[in-house]
Amino acid sequence: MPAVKDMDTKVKPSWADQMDDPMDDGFDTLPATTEVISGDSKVITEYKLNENGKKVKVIRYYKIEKRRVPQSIARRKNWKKFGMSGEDPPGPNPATTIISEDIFMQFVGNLGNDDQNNGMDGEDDALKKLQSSGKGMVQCRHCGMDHWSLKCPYKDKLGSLSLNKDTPPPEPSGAGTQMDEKGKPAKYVPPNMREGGNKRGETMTNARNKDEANTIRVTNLPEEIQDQDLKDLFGPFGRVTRIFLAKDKYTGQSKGFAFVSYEHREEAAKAIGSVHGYGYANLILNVEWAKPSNN
DNA sequence: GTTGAGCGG
Repeated sequence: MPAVKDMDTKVKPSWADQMDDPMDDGFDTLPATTEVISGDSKVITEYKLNENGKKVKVIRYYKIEKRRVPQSIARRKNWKKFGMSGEDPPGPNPATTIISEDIFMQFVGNLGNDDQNNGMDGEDDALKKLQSSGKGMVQCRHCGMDHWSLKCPYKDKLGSLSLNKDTPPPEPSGAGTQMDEKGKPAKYVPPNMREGGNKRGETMTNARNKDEANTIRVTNLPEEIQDQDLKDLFGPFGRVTRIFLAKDKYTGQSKGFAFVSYEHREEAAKAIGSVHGYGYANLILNVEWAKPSNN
């Protein structure tokens, strides 16, 4: 059909047209699309072939719509940039920033918070609480201080746990109130604190503290040494209650030091006196009192 | 020169 043929000739680009095209670099590829964001506007520059087969540059300007965003999120705009983006101007830098779709996280187990907001608006409050507490993340359930409940120095002195936040934590010094004398149902009292109960709980913790006190550290051990070798080496000085040979958790490679605990401190002292400086497998052993491991 | 693993919250 003549009409179609006519159209065809019209649409086909001529050689001359292509040669004259100032944007033609002689290759088939078009320059990449760029996207520049500055302030609240975005400029997208795109190169493509138009219906005449000519390369055209398309520049599109967008005004970035200001969306209503929670205040706590909006405030992040003022956060100081850091790392590779430390010197970047405001706005995302495509070299270091990937803009993806929204990712929603579900927070489980945060007590006392309504789960309606996904922790979004409350996060500043939580952060503030953390900072203003001025303490570490742990709080003792016995005395409210800055250590784990298990490590509480008063845990044997104090009676039941005071989980009630309204009652202030008992005074560490004057903490003799194990029994409540009033008529109301008595609070739970641990067995070791009950009248007439044996003090097994107490002796347990005493044993723990003693263990720390009666522990020696052995360094400069040959890497091949085994638990059994240590037992043989330190057994003669008294009853050994624990041997810890430090090894790499994953490779099992010995780290060359160990801890040995004795039932009695004198035994540990004897071991130090006897084994310190002792030659063992062409190494001179170092034996000293161990420092408590945590804090 | 070298000071530990584990439990929780």
